[in-house]
Amino acid sequence: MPKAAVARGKTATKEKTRRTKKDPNAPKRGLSAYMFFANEQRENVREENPGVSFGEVGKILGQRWKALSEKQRMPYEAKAAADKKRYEDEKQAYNADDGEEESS
DNA sequence: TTGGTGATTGTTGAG
DNA sequence: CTCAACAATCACCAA
Repeated sequence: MPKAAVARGKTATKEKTRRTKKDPNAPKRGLSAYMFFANEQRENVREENPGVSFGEVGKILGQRWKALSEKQRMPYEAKAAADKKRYEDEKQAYNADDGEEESS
């Protein structure tokens, strides 16, 4: 069981935020439920928390995120899953060798 | 087959 | 531009 990193991981992001790139096509996986949720809440949260700098909003968003009921996250998770599918396409083309190399 | 790793994603806000 | 908490993810590759 991956705990070390998965345990909570380095949410602190202290090492490096932008992972490097090693793949030629670098298929960027899909987004995450949080991303979709944040997209909507960010407005609402910031609306109820006027003047709250990212620091607050960030935490508020996070605490709200879980505050929702699993079903409430449904749309977000759904989007996350949908976006993931999108990534499947990239990775698919990524390993696809067809010979379609654009010009060159 | 299984494990764990890394890479990524988006918000705001600012120097 | 990049970072920073906040959260999820989960496909990828190897032995």
